[in-house]
Amino acid sequence: MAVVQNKSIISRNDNFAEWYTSIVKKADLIDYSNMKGSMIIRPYGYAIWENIQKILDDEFKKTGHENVQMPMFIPESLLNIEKEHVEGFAPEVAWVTHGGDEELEERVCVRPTSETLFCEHYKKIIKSYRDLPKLYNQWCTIVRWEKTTRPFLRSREILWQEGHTMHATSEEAIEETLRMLKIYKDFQRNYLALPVIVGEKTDKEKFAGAEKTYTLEAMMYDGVALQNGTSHYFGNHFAKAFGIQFLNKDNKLETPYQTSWGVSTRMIGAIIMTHGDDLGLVLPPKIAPIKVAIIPIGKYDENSKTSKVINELVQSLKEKGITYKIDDSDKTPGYKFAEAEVKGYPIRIEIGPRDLEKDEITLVRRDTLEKIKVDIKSAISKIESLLDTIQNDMYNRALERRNSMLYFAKDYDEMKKIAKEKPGFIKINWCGDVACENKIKDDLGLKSRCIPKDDHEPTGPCAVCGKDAVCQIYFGKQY
RNA sequence: CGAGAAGUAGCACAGCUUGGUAGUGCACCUGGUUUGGGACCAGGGGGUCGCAGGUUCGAAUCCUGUCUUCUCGACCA
Repeated sequence: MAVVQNKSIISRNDNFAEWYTSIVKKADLIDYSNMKGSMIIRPYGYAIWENIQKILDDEFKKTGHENVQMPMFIPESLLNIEKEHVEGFAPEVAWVTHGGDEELEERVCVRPTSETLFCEHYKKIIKSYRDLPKLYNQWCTIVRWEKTTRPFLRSREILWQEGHTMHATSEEAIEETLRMLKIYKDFQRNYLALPVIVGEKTDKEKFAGAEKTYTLEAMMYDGVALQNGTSHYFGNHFAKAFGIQFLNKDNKLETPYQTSWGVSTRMIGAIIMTHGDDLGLVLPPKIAPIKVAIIPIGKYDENSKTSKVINELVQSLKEKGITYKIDDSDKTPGYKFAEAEVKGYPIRIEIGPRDLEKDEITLVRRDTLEKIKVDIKSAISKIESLLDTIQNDMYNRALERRNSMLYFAKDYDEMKKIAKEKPGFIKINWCGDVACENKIKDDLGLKSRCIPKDDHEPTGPCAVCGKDAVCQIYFGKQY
């Protein structure tokens, strides 16, 4: 069939960045506000976020977490308590200096993240080993004064979720860090159809104040990395700085161990940049607010066969819990098809006289644009299985493309050559020295992505300096 | 934050050089004809030209500042 390119969307192969921003607008996910870096999330975009929230919130609750809401302001003295933390965030903190016309005695920042707030609270409520663990999460917005902003990927006001937990032992805290990392990974794999490389950040790239930072690194269609979530193990750095202590069973004072973990609406950006195409958005069925678009063709009224078939179909969709939308506007079919494609509805159903003569309807996959004629009676079961097929196929295609842009470089010459010629991630053996990491950044503009959790044993000397390597590590460009 | 570009109706743009009644297409509203890849006819509604100053009898147009957006860099747990 002839694929008509959407007239108003620039091709993703011509200019990926512009393609992205146009999709975000054309699919009506966001609108810009008058405030740089603060986007208005429109109903369709917010519906995707609500689906993400529902699924993750369930997972959090299942694993024993409770939701809380912390203040959005942090007094400067509170932010300053943990030294590494404040130094890491200082350049991008927004300060409130006035209340009305009066200058504040102490300025307060708008939370860039809430570790300090949670610590201050935990200090008050943790007294005994019986108070542990404390497993809190909050859904909120945070503010980071970014210079370059892009919808969903890098905004000044960020809609996210941050979990903060306290544990009696480091083992428990590490276990928690990895548990949440796995929940994120499975969620992105199973719902967002995103393959991610899970691993540990280097000292240079880890969270300010963390002992270990684990990350989920996704690769976008253009080979550029997107850090799609993090889970941190803090040891007891913060707890010590804040003086959080509890009495153990032996009546001895101990300092608890802490974690934090978060994902944001950036994941929506990842969905767009992984699955989208020149016709618009392509949403994985499991996260799509509307899974099926029903498009009647030709004139019809209440008593027509078209109406009857639509009513029956809608009844079945409701029973199966499959969300749908009927486009019964008086636009032409071509317009409706294009609209459904921009919005990325996983399946489009065309119902017109030609099909109905044969007691058929037409299903169109958004991901492949394949048209499938199906008998009306078996339509609902076909739709169900097709949604699963689309979900799986989208993951597999993304995985295949991602894998095709993973490289291994045994030495620096090879690394330079790949970096220059091919987008994607480059894996090397690394000695663990930040000097080599910095050299790669300066020479090639690549930052370390992560030391992968699996398959990180060194296979040769450091690709940069030639000394003994301690691990394998990925490098790549990032959004 | 640096270099470049842009901002005029919901969207895409013209008008600016050479100052003098605010335009076009799509979208929207009404009526009708249509309907398997972005329909057609007729009628209609909608804009303090991003914002603020300045020059001028008069500014969308010239000047200054500022905000927002885009692209590329720098920065970025």
